[in-house]
Amino acid sequence: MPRQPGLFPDDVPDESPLETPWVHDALKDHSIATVVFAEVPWGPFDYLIPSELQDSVKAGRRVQVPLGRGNRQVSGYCVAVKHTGTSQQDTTTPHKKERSYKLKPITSVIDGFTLLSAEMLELTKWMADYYIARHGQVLEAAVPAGVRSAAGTRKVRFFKLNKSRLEMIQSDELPPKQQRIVELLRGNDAWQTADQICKRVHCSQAPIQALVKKGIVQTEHKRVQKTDVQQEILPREENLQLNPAQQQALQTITAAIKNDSYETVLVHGVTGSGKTEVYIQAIEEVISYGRQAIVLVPEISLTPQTRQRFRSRFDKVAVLHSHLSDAERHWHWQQIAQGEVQVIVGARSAIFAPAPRLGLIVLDEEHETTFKQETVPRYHARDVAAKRAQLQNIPLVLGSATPALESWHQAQIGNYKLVSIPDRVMQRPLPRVATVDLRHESRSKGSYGSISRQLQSAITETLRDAGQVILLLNRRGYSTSIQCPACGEVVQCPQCEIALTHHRFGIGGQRLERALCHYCDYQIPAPKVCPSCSGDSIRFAGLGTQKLEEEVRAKFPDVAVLRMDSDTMQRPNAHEQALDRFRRGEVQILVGTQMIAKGLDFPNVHLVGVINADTALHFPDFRAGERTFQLVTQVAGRTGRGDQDGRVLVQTYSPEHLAIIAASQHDYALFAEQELPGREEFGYPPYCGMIRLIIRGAEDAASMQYAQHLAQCCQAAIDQSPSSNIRMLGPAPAPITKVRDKYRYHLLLLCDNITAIREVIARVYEEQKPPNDIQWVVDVDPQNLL
DNA sequence: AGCACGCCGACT
DNA sequence: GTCGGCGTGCTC
Repeated sequence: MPRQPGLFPDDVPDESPLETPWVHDALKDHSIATVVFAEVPWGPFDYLIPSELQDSVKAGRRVQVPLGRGNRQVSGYCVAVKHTGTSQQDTTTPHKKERSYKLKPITSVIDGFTLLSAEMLELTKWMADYYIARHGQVLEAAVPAGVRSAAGTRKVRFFKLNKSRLEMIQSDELPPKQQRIVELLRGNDAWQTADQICKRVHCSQAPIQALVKKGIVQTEHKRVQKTDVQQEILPREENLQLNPAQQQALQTITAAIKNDSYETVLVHGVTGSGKTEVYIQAIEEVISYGRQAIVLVPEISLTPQTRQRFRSRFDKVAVLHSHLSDAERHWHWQQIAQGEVQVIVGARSAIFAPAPRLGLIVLDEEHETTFKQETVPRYHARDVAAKRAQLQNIPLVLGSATPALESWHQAQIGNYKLVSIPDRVMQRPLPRVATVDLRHESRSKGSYGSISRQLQSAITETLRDAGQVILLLNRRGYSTSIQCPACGEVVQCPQCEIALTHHRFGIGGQRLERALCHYCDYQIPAPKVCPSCSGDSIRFAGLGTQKLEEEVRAKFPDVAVLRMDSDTMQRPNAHEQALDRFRRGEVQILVGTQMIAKGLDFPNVHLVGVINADTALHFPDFRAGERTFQLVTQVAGRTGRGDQDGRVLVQTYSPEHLAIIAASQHDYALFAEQELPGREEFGYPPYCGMIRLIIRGAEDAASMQYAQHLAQCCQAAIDQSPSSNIRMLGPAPAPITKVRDKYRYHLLLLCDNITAIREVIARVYEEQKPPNDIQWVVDVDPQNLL
């Protein structure tokens, strides 16, 4: 759609001389701004608002302020403005009537528009408290860098006639060029650029400058878009007919929308049950009231298909995916803030979209762990979404075929409303799932490699019927470990102390064998002899997707095979191209890691093979079973999406494990019923809140000592806490003991009263500054204990 | 993070 | 007596 160059308001004064500050009579006819920073003196600090900035300083904008003895200029976020005339604030803090220091004045305002609404300020403040982070850190995560730097725009000077000044002057006495400029501007009251004026009058910038100097022409700086962002338009597609279960789900959501109050609806719909269509029709309802919707999806689902699906159903959609440039991100953000966008589709951070009249939040595949941010602030988009929905009195829709047990539990105790879509669209059956017991398989004769005879014949049959096959192996690389049988040495990463994975690169003749670390960027040529004892019988054991691909090619030589993992999907469009080839049927067998397990919808996939369902089953993480259940259920859902039935073969060493049994019966309720009592018994989430402290340091002994010290501090704080049923586990070495040359220790705190733990940790966090080469971070509601 | 203050030792 | 080491603490 053709768009005019965006004009962003910008009232930044060019210079604001720092006139003898902090000698103002504090609090006399000046308003006060509370400012927080994104780096170390975090604030909040109070500043005076000089009268000339009275109108432009607003909560939610950034300001430039003097800080410290040297008054170095620092930018910070203004989070509140107190007007001293109407001092409601003083009634809440009656004792603080006099300060021991004088306030400094704000130097200038950075933003010409408000970055964060009052609601977003409240939301980010809540996050800071809940996740034990600084408000400034949260704000920095909530406002994209491209918005902060105003990427894709530049400042342009605009000119306009100053009529009152002109009247005081004999305009016919002006030099000819200047006269003509005055003529031009007299006929057009809009702001004009120097370029426009010069072209029309055939002059240089000099006469304009002369007029500015005389005060006849006024100037103003505005930000303009450097280049237009082109949005492709797609043909509109019509609504699909909903089946009764989908209708029921839609009605529950629309009822919540009409209620005008916060409510969370958990849509439990099996794979292929048409949840997205339900969301889309609910969003249409919201849009019909002139409001906006945010749709959060895992990054992996933000494929071109998802983008197209939403773009073909709504007029104004902003799809925030990871390949956007800063400038594009900024442009979308402005469009959203101006209410020009109806639907925002994006990953985790799209929860901060500045939609002015938000009416609905949808979080699809709500069980996905990618909704948890793994850097400070370590927020979970699901919980932030719930808080935002609550603050704005709007419904939140969570959707999944395999809800997180946390969400399921919330539904069970009545905090969320549960709707189920138990069947697939068009009455398609769920695929038949059979398990292959690898314990018997490996001993039976005639089988070799990682593909069992059952799976091999299933593949052969599927290919004969012109169907396509997906093979899941959640491990990339060639071999997963490199070991010397003579001395037992396993080749490890020197920085991370985990086994290096053997990778083979290159096509055809040129073969490159490397050993790489999956946690950091360490890599070496694959060793030919043992680095420890120089033995020459070094073994590459364990199976990765590269080796699997090779095996598949060897067993099915005439079949097109494609591997999708993060090694082959490096190039920007690789993902899209690979899926296109598979869709067009150029590829019969798709081999890959979990990136092929989710969201793909290809009707011709008749068979899914899980090469080893146990890869994550025995991780030292209380959610290992849940993860395995989710992965197997999700990948099983990739088949049977067309006219023909699908089938799934799950190879496992643990066919009797609950996660495998429940997944092969498509029985979420069974899994939840069996898994939850164990969680309750051991006092794990969802029955307890959990906070994890991660201690990292370059020196093992010092890190361990500091971890112990922190544990003592926590224990002391627990002892003083009124709610003292807080349990502490550790300190212990983290399951991944070393990453990037840093040793890792962790400490778990559990309590049925999450607020109690938070208060304890918040106190320790305030008081315990780590020594120089040790860091520690707080992870509230950790999703990953490795 | 900066930057000053401050409390000890070596110097014109 | 002063110059300067960097340990400690504060920044509205």
